[in-house]
Amino acid sequence: MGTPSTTSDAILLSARALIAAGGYNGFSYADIAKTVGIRNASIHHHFPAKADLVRVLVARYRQEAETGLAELERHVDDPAERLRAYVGYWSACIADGSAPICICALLASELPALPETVAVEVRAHFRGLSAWLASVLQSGSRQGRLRLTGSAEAEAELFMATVHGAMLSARAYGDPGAFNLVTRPLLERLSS
Amino acid sequence: MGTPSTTSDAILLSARALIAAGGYNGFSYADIAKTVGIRNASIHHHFPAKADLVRVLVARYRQEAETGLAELERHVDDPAERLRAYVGYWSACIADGSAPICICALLASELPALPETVAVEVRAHFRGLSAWLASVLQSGSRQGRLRLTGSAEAEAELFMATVHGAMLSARAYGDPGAFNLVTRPLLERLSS
DNA sequence: GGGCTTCTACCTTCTAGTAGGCAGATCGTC
DNA sequence: GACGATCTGCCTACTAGAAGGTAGAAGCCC
Repeated sequence: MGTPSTTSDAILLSARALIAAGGYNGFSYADIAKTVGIRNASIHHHFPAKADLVRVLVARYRQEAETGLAELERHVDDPAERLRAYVGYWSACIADGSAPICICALLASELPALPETVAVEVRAHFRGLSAWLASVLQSGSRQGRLRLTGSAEAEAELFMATVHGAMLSARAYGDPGAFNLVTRPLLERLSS
Repeated sequence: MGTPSTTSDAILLSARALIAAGGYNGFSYADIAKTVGIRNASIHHHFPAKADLVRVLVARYRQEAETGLAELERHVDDPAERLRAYVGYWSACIADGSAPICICALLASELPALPETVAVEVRAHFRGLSAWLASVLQSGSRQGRLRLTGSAEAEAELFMATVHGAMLSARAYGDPGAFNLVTRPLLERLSS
């Protein structure tokens, strides 16, 4: 996520930061125009409507997440370590403020108010993340490196929900440490 | 939460439902006016600004929560049962759609975009709920009815975050059962 | 020239919020 | 008990500004 190479990228990057701050209805085309340094109308050339912009944004976000998790699987073997790496990634993002919350978790909270095309993408993220976590937990259990108490799928839902809740707590308390306070015992229970 | 007795109550009730659907920026005075059956300007008579309306709304929400938890303590003795009752309350609210999500959890997600007066109330809710959970966990641990792995405070944060995350998942999946899928093992781990 | 990209200029609708008035309830006061 | 005065709740009518979005021209690169 370095310097955007195209105007379209710059728009998406700006919108992502704005959504992370205040959700779908928390930003306007004017806000983006200001930060990107273009005119309001120019955004419509790249994204006809706001729903299009956010849909593409979330789709790209999902793709990045997928790529990141695949990358993580290539570099880390131990399933327990994979979970730690995933949580550690978010811990770092929250601590340095680069991504203070998962935008899909945020958008999920206001799901009934979202355009359907965006809602579809948000739901897909939840399903995708849950499936990845389940596969990691499953293989960890098979290898005897992770101790599950329920099915891998149920444990995955529990894990994902806890991480999302930890993001909310960190934001509510204004303290990145709150995220770790919640996720550390979550990881320890599975490992020990 | 029956029929509102005053217009002011009706406004607050309508606003609560609208916030639960789309957050702080997800509703307008016009939306409230439509459902309550009054004119836009009349709302300003009761609440000068939007921030005032939502601040009062959240303050009342917190008070109701406090009252509800106190009531729960009077009727239920066993700490484990208290936790089950708390989770069960939300499970029912989500299932029947009367309160599909905790509005403070929702507002926390868009905290940076909230008026400071509202943000203060939201933070207070997190602190209050966490403190209550910690006290229940503490007494449950003392009585040997709950098995804690960390401090009561840390377990309380974990518990609260998981419940909030479960609300997000239920909303994302459009399935109230997702809330139970996450919270059941959460309760079981503490009880067994 | 053709195709992008961005611009200016504009539109419509919605936003929170204001000003002032009007009907009815509640006053103390004579 | 009649009187005005004040208060309350809601109204109509309005404002300025912001919202998302459109039309069409200008600049620019191949």
